[in-house]
Amino acid sequence: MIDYLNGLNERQKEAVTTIDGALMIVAGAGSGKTKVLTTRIAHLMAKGVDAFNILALTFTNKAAKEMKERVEHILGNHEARNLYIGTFHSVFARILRSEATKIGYPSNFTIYDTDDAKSVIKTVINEMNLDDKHYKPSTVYNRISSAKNALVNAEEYKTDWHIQQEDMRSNRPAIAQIYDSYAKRCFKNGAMDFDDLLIKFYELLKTVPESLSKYQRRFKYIMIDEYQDTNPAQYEIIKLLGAMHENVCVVGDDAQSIYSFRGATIENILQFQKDYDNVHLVKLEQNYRSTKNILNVANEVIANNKGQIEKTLFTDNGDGEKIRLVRTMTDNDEGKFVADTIQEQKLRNHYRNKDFAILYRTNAQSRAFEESLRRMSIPYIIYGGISFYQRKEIKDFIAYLRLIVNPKDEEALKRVINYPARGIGKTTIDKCVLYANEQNISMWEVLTKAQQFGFKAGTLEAIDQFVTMIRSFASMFQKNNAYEVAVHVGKQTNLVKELFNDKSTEGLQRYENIQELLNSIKEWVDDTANRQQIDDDGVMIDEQDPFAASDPAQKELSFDAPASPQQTTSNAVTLGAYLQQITLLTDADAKDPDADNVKLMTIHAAKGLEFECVFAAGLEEQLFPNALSINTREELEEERRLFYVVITRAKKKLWISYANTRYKFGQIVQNEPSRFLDELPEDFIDKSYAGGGSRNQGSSFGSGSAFDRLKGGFGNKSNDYDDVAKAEKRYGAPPKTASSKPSFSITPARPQTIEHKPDTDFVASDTSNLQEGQRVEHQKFGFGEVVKMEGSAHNPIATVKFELNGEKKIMLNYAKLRIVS
DNA sequence: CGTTACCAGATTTTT
DNA sequence: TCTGGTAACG
Repeated sequence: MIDYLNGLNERQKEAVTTIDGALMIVAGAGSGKTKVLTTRIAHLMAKGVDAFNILALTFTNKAAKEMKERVEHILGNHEARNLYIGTFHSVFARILRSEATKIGYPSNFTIYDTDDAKSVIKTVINEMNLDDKHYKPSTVYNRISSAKNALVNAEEYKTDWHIQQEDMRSNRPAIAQIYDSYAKRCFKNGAMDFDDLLIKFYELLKTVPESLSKYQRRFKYIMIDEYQDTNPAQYEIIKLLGAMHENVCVVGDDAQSIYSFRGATIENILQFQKDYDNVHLVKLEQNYRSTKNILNVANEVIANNKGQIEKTLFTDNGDGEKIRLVRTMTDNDEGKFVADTIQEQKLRNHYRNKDFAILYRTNAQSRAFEESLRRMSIPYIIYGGISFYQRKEIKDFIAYLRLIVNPKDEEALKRVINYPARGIGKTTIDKCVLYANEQNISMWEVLTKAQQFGFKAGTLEAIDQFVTMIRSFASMFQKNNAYEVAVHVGKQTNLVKELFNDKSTEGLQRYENIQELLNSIKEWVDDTANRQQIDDDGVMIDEQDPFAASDPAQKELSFDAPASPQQTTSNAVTLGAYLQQITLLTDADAKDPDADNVKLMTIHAAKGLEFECVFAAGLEEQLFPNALSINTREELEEERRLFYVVITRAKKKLWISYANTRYKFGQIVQNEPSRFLDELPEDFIDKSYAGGGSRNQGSSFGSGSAFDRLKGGFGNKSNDYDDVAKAEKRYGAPPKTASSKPSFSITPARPQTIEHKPDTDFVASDTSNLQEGQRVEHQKFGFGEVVKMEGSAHNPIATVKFELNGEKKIMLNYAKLRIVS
């Protein structure tokens, strides 16, 4: 074992070796927080605490994984794998999987991501005959989400005078009702949204004493990272869990609290000291990350906030360079400046791509940087935006798997029932939902009993085929693993083939994505199989085997396929576990942080990370501080903390940039420089690129001199065709912009229909036996020849080559054709 | 029922 | 600029 206490400073040592009782570690930016946390866990284990008794809650899955590895490294054995480490959401989801039936949920409950949740809300709103323009699903979702994070249930929401006043004021009195219906609908679907993972777990602890004492006894030591970003629900859960042993250690920095929009509250830090006896407080104030200049600027900026926990960050690092303030004409110039500067720094100081991060307030700002980096052939990767599992094709495919696991999952069902098109359209789906509501059964059940509901024969047949297909997937799942089933699903549904046949760039991409999904499922299956072996050796922990206990809810879950319930459940459970895991995965978890590329992300996403060189971009009024967050002192202070967070991400060099104008919805808007720029202490700032002052005045980058100066040495070097081609291969072609289009537009002349006048006695023929080669007349398009027949028997499509109007696809069920010969 | 073409509305941050 | 929802048409 490594002598882990070596190399810790006195404060850090104190934090690590204080193991009993409540401990609060106030850890300034770059003060070695992660090191302290991991060492503390290792210390606990070295002192004989069983890994099974340690719970550590982190902010990201990535952080959890990293901590596990570091503990393993310190101890030099594999005990760390038994630790309970993860995000609040993933740890609770895992526990809930085994306990869900105790609060009435199926063990294989689905986790709804934000899209699913909004879609359910929208359904509910429409069913209540409310206007979804006024009750916008995303607004309502946010409102419900905040309520949940404050542990306010639908009942309390309805009766809380203050909340009702707010809703009245915004003229949305029905939100309480929507909340109620939404919660009921999720329950009926056997689904939990992100917030439910917290509040349902809380409910479990509150209402099921055995579960409470089970987990209280288990988690003898609890540690919470990023404590400043916890919300009341999380706070209460920890309070319950820690009540028996009171060995709760929280680590946080009030200056980095940036998630209040998600219900986080710094109050939790103050409350902590009230709720626990003799809270031991340790402050980590020595910064090991940044230069003196960077730290001085950060300290000065954050000092503008009032009411913080007293602390002074200091460092033994050198002064470093001054922070550079950069002003450009447009957002594109800002992009160009950053790309140029990266190129220059790489050449001059031998930096690698991965030493750079471009950080911004909103995801939309990434565009300009992408373009400029691509043009310079600098490899980059964007964090955030839509994650892999949010892509449409992936979600559609996964919906099949979701449906196999949990047939009550209405969102999944609606996604796949007519994808790919199989003749079950909107009208039919609406009817199904209606019947389901009337009879208070699931939509899936309506489908299985479709004969009872009087659908048209054709529709009935389509439904029947669909039901049979899904059932066959489910029964196949008893003998085969998730990967085999997934491949089978892809084949049976024709999804893979369809994408394969789509030869457009996007189609190709989608096809590759599906392949990647299948690979990841395979990887996961293999991985799980391995773990199973370990588990069989007796290391298995009970949460991973929820079906050891008998389970009454299981029956309604399973399909009426026969045989081996053991197999079914355990397979379904593992697939359920996989599905849960991927909905909780963020973009960042999937990407390799060590890859040699420039990182682009929002400041929120950069929390906890550090880089040699940082570009803090878009320091403009309206944008940063954001226009939506300047209405109260609290909001503004949070924006300032965000600014503090960006600054403190940098180890060696920091650029702060802003543009005079930038594109918004394709329109140019002008912004003033950010008010935060006025708070930068002159002494540590190099303003030579900012035109002399921080406010709009003098010359600036992009308008002339500074840009030219900079360009002189190293400008267009790598811009030759090959590199661009290479880059495009790697990153895809650059998005089309106004500038890349020819200035004259070649709008293809819209193929105009040449009028054809049919005879007054034009009679449509029976086209059910139409053959290729036959000559036909169309009312509008005139005479032509059938060149191709396709489509299904239900929906035959003829391609007709018209003499006057070229090839048209004619749907025989609707269009009228006269057979000439 | 399915496809397409057009128009409106959206951008704060995320598990 | 991009996306999703809808209307109109085949």
